[in-house]
Amino acid sequence: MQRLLEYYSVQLDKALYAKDPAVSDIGKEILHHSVILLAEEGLEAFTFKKLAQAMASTETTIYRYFHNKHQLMMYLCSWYWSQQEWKLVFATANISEPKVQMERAIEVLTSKTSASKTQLMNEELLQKVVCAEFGKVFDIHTKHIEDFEGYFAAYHNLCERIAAIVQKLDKNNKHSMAWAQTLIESSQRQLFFHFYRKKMSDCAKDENTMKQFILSLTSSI
Amino acid sequence: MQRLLEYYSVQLDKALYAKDPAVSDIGKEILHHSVILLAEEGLEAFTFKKLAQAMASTETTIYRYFHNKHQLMMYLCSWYWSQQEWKLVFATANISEPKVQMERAIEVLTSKTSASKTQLMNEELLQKVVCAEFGKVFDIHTKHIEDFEGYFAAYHNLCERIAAIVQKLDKNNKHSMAWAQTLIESSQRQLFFHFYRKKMSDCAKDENTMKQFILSLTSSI
DNA sequence: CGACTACGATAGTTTTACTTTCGTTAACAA
DNA sequence: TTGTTAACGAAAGTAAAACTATCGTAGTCG
Repeated sequence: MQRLLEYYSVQLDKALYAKDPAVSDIGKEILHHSVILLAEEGLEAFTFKKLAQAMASTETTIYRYFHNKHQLMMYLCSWYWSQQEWKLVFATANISEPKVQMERAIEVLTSKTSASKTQLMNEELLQKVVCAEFGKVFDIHTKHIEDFEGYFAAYHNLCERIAAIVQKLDKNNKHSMAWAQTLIESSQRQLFFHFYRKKMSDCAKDENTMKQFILSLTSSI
Repeated sequence: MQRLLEYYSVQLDKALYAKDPAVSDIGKEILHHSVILLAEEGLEAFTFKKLAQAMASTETTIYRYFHNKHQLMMYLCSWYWSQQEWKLVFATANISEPKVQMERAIEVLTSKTSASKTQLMNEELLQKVVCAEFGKVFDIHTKHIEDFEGYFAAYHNLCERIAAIVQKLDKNNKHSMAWAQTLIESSQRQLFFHFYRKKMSDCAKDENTMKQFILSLTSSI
């Protein structure tokens, strides 16, 4: 599985970029340095100017790949969600028991990502960035989103995978999407506390504690 | 209870303002118009300049009450959480059965606020603003927060009330705070979908559906 | 009467988030 | 070979945001 994960390719919606960053060297540089800068400074302090300096390029060049920093942020989030989806697919493949599938799914949601140097982004940092900033992208007022569907496609796909497992556990469940959203976002929130505000929660001590808590959420399904 | 709710007073932490807006006419004007403007434009497009124009005052004056718009936003959120806490306190008073207390609590969390003209803010709009923007205030990078405790006190208090009910339902529960956070934020998220993106969820149709879903979350406690 | 407070008016600063134009290089095509 | 196009960099410019600072005035309190 570890090898497989290295070779899968993430294909993201065209709404998420101006020019596909995944197919050029400079595009990859942008992604690489974005994650680092965002992890250091946060979305608000992050600017294309700083990013350009960090990668020894220019603002103009970055604008050719992303219309604005929100789009870039959303690209990174979508990358993360796509990756989570694939991890989930592999982790639940060939498992017949829905209960076990759910356990594996929750393990994916609550596990810290380890830095794999083979990928073009530091995925350990990416996870921290997403769980620190994803709350900000659910914004109805942000003008620059024209294609809302494409913008949230990756997140939506992951939701549907989890919802399908919920559905298997309880054929009559009427709110499997809401369940999926709750499991994902509750995991994200506890990861956030784990990374940045351990004191604010009572289950953010370690991965196993978080996993047990999210698992306990599902015991009524 | 309706009368009591009109007279309770919300006292917010000093970390949430530069000069207490609740005790002067202009301060109240700021709060009143902020909610309207924020509901219309969202936090990003919201500026002190626009606010000043809307209330026929000046930027300078507003800066005397709030150091920046994030502080103002947090003031409004805290106001909302305090109010939710009081609603919860009244709704669960004199009820001995923890199960019923939880039902009442969830009713508070998932109910749409109706506009009461007696208060100094349009609370119907305030609810929409909070559920659209609260995700953005959980930010570790925002510099201008010195007193994190005071900043989140109102939210934290509400969490503790709910956690206490969880604890009554299950004396051995080790993660009552995480449960409380999940119930509150999942309610908020579904309210968000209800107001702005009904299609994105399968339980955002109406208040009752949301209530039933959140209730189903708790059935394993 | 004096002091203090609250607010308004005006102006100025720095930074952000872009946009526009133009020049260079490299690749590839005819 | 020449011509065309694409990709990037350099430089400059713009509008607005997010403050900060100074000063004047009106009312209030003792």
